[in-house]
Amino acid sequence: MPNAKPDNFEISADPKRSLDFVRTIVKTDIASGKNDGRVHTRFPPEPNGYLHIGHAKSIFLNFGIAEEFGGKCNLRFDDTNPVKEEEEYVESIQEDVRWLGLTWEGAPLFASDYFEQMYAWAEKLIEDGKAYVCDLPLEEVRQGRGTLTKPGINSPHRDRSPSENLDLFRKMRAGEFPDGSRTLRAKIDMTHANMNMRDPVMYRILRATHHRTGDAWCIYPMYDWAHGNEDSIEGITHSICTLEFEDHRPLYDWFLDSLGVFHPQQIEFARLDLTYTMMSKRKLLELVVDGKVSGWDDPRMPTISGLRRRGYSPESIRNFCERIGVAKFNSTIDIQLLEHCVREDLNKRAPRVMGVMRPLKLVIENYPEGQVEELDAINNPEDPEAGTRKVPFSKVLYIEQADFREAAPRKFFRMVPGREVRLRYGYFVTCTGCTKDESGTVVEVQCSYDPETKGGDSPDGRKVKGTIHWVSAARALDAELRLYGHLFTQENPSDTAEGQTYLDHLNPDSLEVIRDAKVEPSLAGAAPGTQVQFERNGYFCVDVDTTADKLVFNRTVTLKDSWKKIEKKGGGEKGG
RNA sequence: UGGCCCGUAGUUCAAUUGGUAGAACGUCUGACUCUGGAUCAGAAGGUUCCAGGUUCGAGUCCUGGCGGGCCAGCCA
Repeated sequence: MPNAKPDNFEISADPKRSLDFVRTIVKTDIASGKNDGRVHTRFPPEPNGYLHIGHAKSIFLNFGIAEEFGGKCNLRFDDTNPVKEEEEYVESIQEDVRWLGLTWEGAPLFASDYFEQMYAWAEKLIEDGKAYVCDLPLEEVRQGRGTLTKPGINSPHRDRSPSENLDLFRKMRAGEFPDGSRTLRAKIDMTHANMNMRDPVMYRILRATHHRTGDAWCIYPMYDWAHGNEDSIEGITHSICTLEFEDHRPLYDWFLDSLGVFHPQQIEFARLDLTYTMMSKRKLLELVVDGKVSGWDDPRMPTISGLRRRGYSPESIRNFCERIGVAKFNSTIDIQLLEHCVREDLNKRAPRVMGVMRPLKLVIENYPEGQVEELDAINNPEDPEAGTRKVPFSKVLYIEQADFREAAPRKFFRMVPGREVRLRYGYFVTCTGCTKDESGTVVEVQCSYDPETKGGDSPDGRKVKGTIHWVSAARALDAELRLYGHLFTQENPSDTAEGQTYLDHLNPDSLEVIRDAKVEPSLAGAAPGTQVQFERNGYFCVDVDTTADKLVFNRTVTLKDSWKKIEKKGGGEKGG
C-alpha cells in the first residue's frame, strides 16, 4: 500500500509558475490533510490501441503530479473488454510510457486482477438490494432507458429479491445463460436526469477469451462499475480523467458510497486536440487496418511510437505537454507549437551534417583532379562540446538543385552565374556556367574556387551573401529521405461536409520519398533513431528501414524557412 | 421544456482569490550570423461572449440571456 509523503517533503513545482486547476486541488487537499496528505494517481489506459500524444498529456499530468507532490503513480491497464484488448497493446503501452521517461509504482497493474474482488462487491450490492439481475434483451434495455428528455421505465425484474438475484447472478458467472441474455444492473433511478444513473449495467455475459484471464470468466464488468473499484482498491487519491466522464462521476460516487469503501476523487480535464491530425483511437486503428498508413508507428501518426520514429524526443513532447496547460475548456492546439518544441530541443542536441536532397553536380574547374581535402566542420554551433569532424572535399561535388538559378530573382543569395558564394566549411566559389540536357534541364554547374579562402574565410575580408551546403560526389553516401507533411489537409479532419468522412481529408501528399539523396560519409553506419540536422534542410532521424547499403532518414521537421516567405512576398520575382 | 460542463489577444493558457488584463506559440519589423537556420530587439493584436445587478472598484461575485462541448453501448 502507498506510503504517506515524507514529512520534510517540499513541493517541487516552480513556485512562480501558476498551478493548473488539477494541481490546485491536489495542493489544497494536501494542505487540508485529506488522505493524510497522501497523493496517489494512476494512468489507466485500455490496451486496445497504441498510445498517442493525447495520452502523453494525461501521462505527464498524472506522473507529474505524483513527482511534484511526493506521491506515486500507477500504470494500470483497464482491461475489462476482452474483445478489443490485446497483449500487443499492453507491451507497446509499457514501452511508450518508459520511453517518455516515466516509471510507475511497482509492477504494471490490471483491472482483470481485481475481477474476483469486484465480483464479491457486486454480490454485496445485490444483498443490500442495490443491484438486480435483469433478463431484458439489449433492445428492450435501450428502450426502457428513455431519452434525454423522457424518463425511463423500470425493468420488470427490478424488484426481484436479493436471494433470487444472488442465485441468478451466480448462475450468470457459472455460464448457465447465453451471451447477452441477462445483465446485472445497479438499482438507482430510471427517471434520473443523468442517463448514467438509470440503472446502469454492471455486468454483461460475454464469452470471449481475455488476454490475461483466458476463459475463466464469461461475465465482464462494465467500465462504470469497474473503474472506481480499481481506483479504490489501489488507494488512488486523485482519479484524473477526461471531460466526457464528467457525468459519470455521480455514478462513480454512488458505487463507492454504496460499497462503503475508500473513495478517490475524480477530476476531469479537457483532452488534447491538435490541428491537422486526430486523436481518436478508433479512427487511428482504422487507418492502420485499412493500410492508409504503414502501421501504428508510421511517422505521420500522432502516436507516441509514430512520433518516436519520426524523430521527436521525449523531452520535446514533455515540454509541449507542459506548455499547453491543463484546463476544462475544449480546445485545439496549433500543431506548430509541437513543431516549435521539437526544433527547440533538437537545435540544442542534434549534430549538424550536410546532406543534399536533390543533387546537382557541381564541378570546380580549377580544383586539382583527384585531390581530396579533409575539411573541419563544426558538429553543433549550439554546443561547443560536440566538437568537430572531417568532411571530404573534392573537384566534383553535389549541391542542392534549389541552390542554383540561371537567372537570379531579387534577394536570391545562392549560386548564380558570375556570383561568388561560400561552400560551407569549404571555399568561396564563383559560378562560371552550367550545362543543360536536351530538355533544357540544368544537369551540371561549373565554378572556379579561390584557394585562399580555404575553410570558408577570405584573407582579404571580402564577404559573400550566401553559404550553401554540399557533399563530395566521390565520397557521398546514398540515402533515402522520407519527407512528411500533415496527415490531413484540414485543421479539423472531423469537420466534414455531408456524405464525407474524415478519410476524405487525408492528405495525399503527406509522404514524399526521395530515393537518390546524397549525404556526407560521416553518417556511415548511423544507428536507427540517430537524430541529425541536415543543414538548411531540417531535422532528420535514421529510420529502422535503414540497411547496410542504404541509409533511410525520416524528416522530423523542417527548419523555419524565411526564404519561403521572401519568395511568397514577391522577393522571388526576377530582378537585377 | 433534460442534465452536466465550459466561454480571457489569431491559438493555448495566466492574472497573488474583488484592485483596472499578461506570457508562450503564430504574425509583422529590424539587428546579427560561415545554416535565408539559431539568437537578439521591437511591434501589432482585447468591448475578458452579451445584458443587467452588487461594490469605491468586477475577467473574478449574483441574475438572465447567447454560444460551444459531452451524455440515450450489454465500449472505455
